[in-house]
Amino acid sequence: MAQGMDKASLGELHMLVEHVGPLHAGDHVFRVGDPFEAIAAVRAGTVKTYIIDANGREHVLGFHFPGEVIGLDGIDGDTYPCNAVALDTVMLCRFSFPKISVLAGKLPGLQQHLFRLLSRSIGRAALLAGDWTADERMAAFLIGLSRRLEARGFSPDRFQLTMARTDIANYLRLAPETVSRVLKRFQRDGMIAVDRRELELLDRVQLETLAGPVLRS
Amino acid sequence: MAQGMDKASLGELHMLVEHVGPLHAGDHVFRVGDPFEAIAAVRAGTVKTYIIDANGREHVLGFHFPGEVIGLDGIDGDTYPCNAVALDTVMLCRFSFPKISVLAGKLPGLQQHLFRLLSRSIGRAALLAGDWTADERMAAFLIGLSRRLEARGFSPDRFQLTMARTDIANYLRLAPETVSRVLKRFQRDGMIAVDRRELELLDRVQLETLAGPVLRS
DNA sequence: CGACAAGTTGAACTCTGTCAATCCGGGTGG
DNA sequence: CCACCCGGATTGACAGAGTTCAACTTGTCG
Repeated sequence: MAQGMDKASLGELHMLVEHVGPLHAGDHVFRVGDPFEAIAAVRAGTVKTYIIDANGREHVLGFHFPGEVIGLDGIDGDTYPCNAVALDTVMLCRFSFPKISVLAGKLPGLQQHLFRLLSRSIGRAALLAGDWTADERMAAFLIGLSRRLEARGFSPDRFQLTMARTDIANYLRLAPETVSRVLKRFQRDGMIAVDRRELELLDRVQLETLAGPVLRS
Repeated sequence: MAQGMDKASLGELHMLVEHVGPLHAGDHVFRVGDPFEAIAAVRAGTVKTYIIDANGREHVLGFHFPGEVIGLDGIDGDTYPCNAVALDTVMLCRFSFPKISVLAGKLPGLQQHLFRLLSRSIGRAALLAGDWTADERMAAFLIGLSRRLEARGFSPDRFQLTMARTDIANYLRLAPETVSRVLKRFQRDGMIAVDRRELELLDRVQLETLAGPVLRS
């Protein structure tokens, strides 16, 4: 959140930051319909955002790692349009939106930053939008995770799948069975090693080739 | 673009608006890699946004009608991330982004408006994101067009499909053949009357029922 | 009138979802 | 400490929606 901001901005930001946590697996950060007051940056752990449609089916919207911001889609409206739940032990920072919005008027740097943050989110849906095959989706998902974790200082080649298989399936719009089969095939072909939630990327080149069209779209 | 803004804001806006057009079918508004300088509001006609992926395949991102804004996804970066092409005769207004951004710092109303505009775009991908059937996608597409056109003062029941079948197919992530078959079936079932690019919605209720889960997601 | 692009139609195939059975690991209680 | 259970995960068989490929039709424009 703070990268690219000058010291003065950071000083002012301090006053409107509220540290929250720890939350535990299953705890909600916010729910659909809660009054929108703040956006939040994940400091530790994984947050899943999702909605329940009219038929009672869950739709996973995304997974959010340390350094990433949740709640942006609430800006257009006075309540949150989705639920956010902790998948493991989560720490976060809440930024009061009314306050940060006023401050943005005074600090062009912050305004710019918020604009960019919002704009970036618009392009995010590529993975879900295309008519990609199950293999392409899964490869893109893994590479995406890897890159985001690496950008946050974690190992890009070895990490935990903090979310359940059913969550991955739901997010990628695949059946859980398909997720199983694809992961198994990826392992058979030497591209990954997976054991329960533990994942290792063995052939990043081939994965990126598969994921290529999805990520560069 | 202007709704909800006071008179003073409008006066200041005037100075940074540039009227562009007419563009003709096939003319580009901007292309991938063009320096990002401005967002634009469509005043007349239809604009298609799309990208070409690494394999040279086109992906249609959206269709934009009078009153709608294009170029928002360029804010994060110094070049446009997609192409925008006129599908028929198009008129538009360009808003210099650096200028509007500075102005937004002085006018909280405008800033708020931009935030909302951006935020709203984030949720737009629903039609493409879900694993909907071809029928649901097409129904949602038609109802979506109808509603947007109605909001802009056009007839909601009778309108032109200004885009080619292949564009619709590409946008909905279906094969062109599937688009043909679905439209034909919709017509056989009395839900629409379609002749070339001319479309009439005959049974809005049934279409909305079909589209329901997609639109309410 | 003829040629080309866009659209439509038909038939075969393929990927993925569905359903059902089975496996596995972690937690529980005896 | 070990047998038992339960939910998530895996595996297999099958069916169906949609793609693909190819042929054909229609409309448009020179």
